[in-house]
Amino acid sequence: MPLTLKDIARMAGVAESTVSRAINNKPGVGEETRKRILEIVRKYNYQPNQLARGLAIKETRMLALIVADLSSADYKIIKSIEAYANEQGYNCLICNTDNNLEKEEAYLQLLSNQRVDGAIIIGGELANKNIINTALNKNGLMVLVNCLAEELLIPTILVDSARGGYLATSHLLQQGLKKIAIVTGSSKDFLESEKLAGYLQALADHNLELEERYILETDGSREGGYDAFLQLLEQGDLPEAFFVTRDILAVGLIDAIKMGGYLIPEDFSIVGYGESFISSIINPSLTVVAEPLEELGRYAAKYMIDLLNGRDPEEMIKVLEPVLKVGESSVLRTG
Amino acid sequence: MPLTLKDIARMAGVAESTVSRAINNKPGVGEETRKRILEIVRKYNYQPNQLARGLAIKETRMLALIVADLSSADYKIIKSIEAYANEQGYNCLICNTDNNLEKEEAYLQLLSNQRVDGAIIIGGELANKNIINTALNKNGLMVLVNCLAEELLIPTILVDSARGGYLATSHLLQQGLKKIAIVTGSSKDFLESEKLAGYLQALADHNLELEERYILETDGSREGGYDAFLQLLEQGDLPEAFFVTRDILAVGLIDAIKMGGYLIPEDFSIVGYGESFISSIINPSLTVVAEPLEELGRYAAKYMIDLLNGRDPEEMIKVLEPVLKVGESSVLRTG
DNA sequence: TTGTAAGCGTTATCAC
DNA sequence: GTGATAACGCTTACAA
Repeated sequence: MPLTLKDIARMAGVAESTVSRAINNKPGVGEETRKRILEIVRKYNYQPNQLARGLAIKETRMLALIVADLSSADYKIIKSIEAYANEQGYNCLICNTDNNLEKEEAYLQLLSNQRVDGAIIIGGELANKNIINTALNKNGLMVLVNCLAEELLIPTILVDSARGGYLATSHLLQQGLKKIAIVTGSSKDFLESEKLAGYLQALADHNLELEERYILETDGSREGGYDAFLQLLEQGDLPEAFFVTRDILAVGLIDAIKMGGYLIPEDFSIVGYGESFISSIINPSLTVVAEPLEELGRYAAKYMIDLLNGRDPEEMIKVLEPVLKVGESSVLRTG
Repeated sequence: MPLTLKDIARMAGVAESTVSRAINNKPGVGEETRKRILEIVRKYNYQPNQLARGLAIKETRMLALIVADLSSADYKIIKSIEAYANEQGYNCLICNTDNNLEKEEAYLQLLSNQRVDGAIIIGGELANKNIINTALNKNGLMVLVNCLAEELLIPTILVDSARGGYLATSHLLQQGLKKIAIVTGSSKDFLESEKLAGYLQALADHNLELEERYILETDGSREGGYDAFLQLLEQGDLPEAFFVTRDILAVGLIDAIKMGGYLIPEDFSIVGYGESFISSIINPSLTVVAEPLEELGRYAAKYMIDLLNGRDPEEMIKVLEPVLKVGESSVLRTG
């Protein structure tokens, strides 16, 4: 079994407390003694038992990253959080809930269990408020990313999805296009409804009437995107452009468009959402609303560390701005 | 601060040990007392401190999943491992090394630190053997998935990549194609070289000569795939089919092929590797060698739990068989 | 069946 | 500057 503090102390001929002070760079150890101790520590590659340490100082230096769907593009956020957290001496436990509230609940217990010092919840629908509340009441610290808990006072980092919807739609309008359809995921999803709101606002600002039939709510899947186009085909009244609020939806929609023998952007201009690997693969390259994922993660980690250090985050709700990245799917080649 | 065992004991009017026995379903507690205790536990939603528990019983019930690249398709393996592990009462710490040996090293320290009971290493090149060794010597348990540590005796789960290469190539040969190129990643990667070996074996079994110019080693990137095709174009001697050993490579290759105005599968048949989301998006749908990722994960988790329980895994090296999934990219539509 | 007490490997509060 | 010693919250012999 591994060496303990006691072993090191015996070898160095000092008390455990002295060793503890030495390895934690605390004052109150003679230069000589410190050197001697550290030498032994190095020689035997002693590693303090973090469980015992955690028990004594009441912290685990572990963060839970609770993410709704590991397979989504959220890993960019995760990477960014991890980088900052590691820098500050924290490790991240990535918890995949599979959009399953029970699993989320189970993971939040880690917080109550004190197995992690804090939890960052990324995307997805939020678990039962009661559970969150009990976790919080036990001094569990929480930060939200791209999701909202109404009523509860939890630091939150969001990308302004309404702004994203506005940018996407305005861009299409600026191309002189007027008949713009929107293909969204579930309107129950807060972020999706925000994107729709942005779309509507852009139309309104351009004095265009809302055409109900151009608002296509789907289940957010690839098939959903495919079917959306078919539905329009049946109705017989095709738009000139599409704003698609999810990359997977875009894949399906574009499949359907190509299947119908139409060209992009000649027949339909398209703007997607999220600068994912998927959208980069699509041909022609997709114009997208890009979210500052790296920044999102950095803020989330920063806010969490602030909380852990007893500081208040600079804002309770931090809203970041998305940016339009123009690709080939929305702009007609001139000449 | 949260309730402790002591609090519960006081409330129930019994000793701490009794409470401990009660909540751990251990024998030696009267039916009455047990009920009374559990009632209180439920009422106050008491959660045992896992740090203290871990310290006492010397286990953390945490597994580290060390993965070379979070953004790859490995999350299917991860999900599968997680599912099995959770079932057995373990949580998984997902550690993303970004193909960075230093980070891998840092994460392996978690093992020596006893912050996790075991580590499952998924893909990627393996860290310095010394580090692995010290981790192992400290009773750190390890299981390898889709990577190899020569010399060291570590339980390993592999997919037979040579078999995969063989399946892919044979499939193309069976279509009557003879000039088959292979586009691979780095030959330093064990799995990549295995795929190449399978390709060569298939050619040999069909009495075809090896054409050096049809073996294209790349850096495994999208651009690598793109450039591979350009290189062949320059040489002027185009093959009839491609076996591409990575999905990202396939994306680039197909881009280049389409850019050249060629059709798939009319001009070139293509077989890819790995049933990823990417390959499902590619148009036409890609014929691929599919790996049993779910099974891979289940075995990995099972082997790890076996180790944790002091049992020997059923085999030191478990080799799983890949399967060919035929799509549209390799078969000419007849009629 | 239940309680007592020692121990897990640290840190922290005191004395000295 | 250094060393006992009591926490931290739990498990587990061993006693009763």
